[in-house]
Amino acid sequence: MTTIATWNVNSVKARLGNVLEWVDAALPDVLLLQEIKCEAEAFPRLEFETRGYACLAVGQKSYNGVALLARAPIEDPVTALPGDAEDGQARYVEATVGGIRVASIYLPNGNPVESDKFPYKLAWMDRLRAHVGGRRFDDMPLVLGGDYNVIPEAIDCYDPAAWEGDALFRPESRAKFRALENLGLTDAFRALHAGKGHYTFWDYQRGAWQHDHGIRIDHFLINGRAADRLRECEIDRGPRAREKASDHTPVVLTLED
DNA sequence: ATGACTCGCAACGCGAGA
Repeated sequence: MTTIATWNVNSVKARLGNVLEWVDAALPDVLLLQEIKCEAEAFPRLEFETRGYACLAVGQKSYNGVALLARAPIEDPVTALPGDAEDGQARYVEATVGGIRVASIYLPNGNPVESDKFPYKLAWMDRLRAHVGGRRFDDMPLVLGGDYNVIPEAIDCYDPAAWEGDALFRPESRAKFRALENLGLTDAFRALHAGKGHYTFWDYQRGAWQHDHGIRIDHFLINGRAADRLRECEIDRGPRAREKASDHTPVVLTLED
C-alpha cells in the first residue's frame, strides 16, 4: 500500500507543529504541501529528514510555494510548470517516487475575476493540460495532488449561490477542470464518494468551520494506471479542528502496490 | 453589518488568500 497526502498548510513555518504531529500519526509515504510561504532554503527540511523523508521544496518569499516529501528517493524532478518562461510563481513541483509520477499543485486562485489574476488562472490550467497531455505518462501511474482552487460541482460547496461568480466556481474554471478530466484523469475522491458534504476548506471567517460551510477544492487527479490501483481517498477533517489550524485539511490517497 | 480571520513583512497597517 502506498499513501499520498496533499495539504495546503497556509505557511509551513506557522503550521510546523500541527503538520509534524499529523505526519507522525498518519505516516504518509508521500506528502504534497502547498502554500509553504517560504523560500526553499528556509523550508524546515531537517524536521522531515529526521522522520525519514526526502524533501523537494520550490518556494518564494511570502507567497505560494509547494513541496514534495517522500520516504523513498525523489527522482527526475520538474520544479516549474512549463509553458511560460515569465511565470516566476512557485506553484508546481513534480517527480517520480517509487515508480509513481507525483505532482504537488497550487493552482492560482483567480480572484478578483475582473483582474488579470483570472486570465492567469485559466492560462495556468491550459498549461497544466498541455503539460499532462503532451507528455507520455501513460506507462506509469500519475498522481496530480494539490489545491486546485476549483469547486468542480455544486455539490462540492455548502452554498452554491454564495460562490456564484467567484473564480473558484466560475463556469470557465470548472470547464477547464473538466478538460483535465477529459485527458483521462479521474477525480479520485469523487470516484469513491458520492453526494454533498465533503469539504477540504473552511474559511477562517464567519465561523465557517463551526457551521460546516466548506468547499471541496483540494483534489487528486490520477491517470488510468493509478486508478487501476486506487483503493481509498479520504478527507481527514481532524487537523482543521486544531488550534492554529490551516484553513485547508489533508486529503489522503491510498494505492495498492 | 462598509465587518468578520490569518499569514508574512527590512511590519507597526497592508496585500493576499478563497
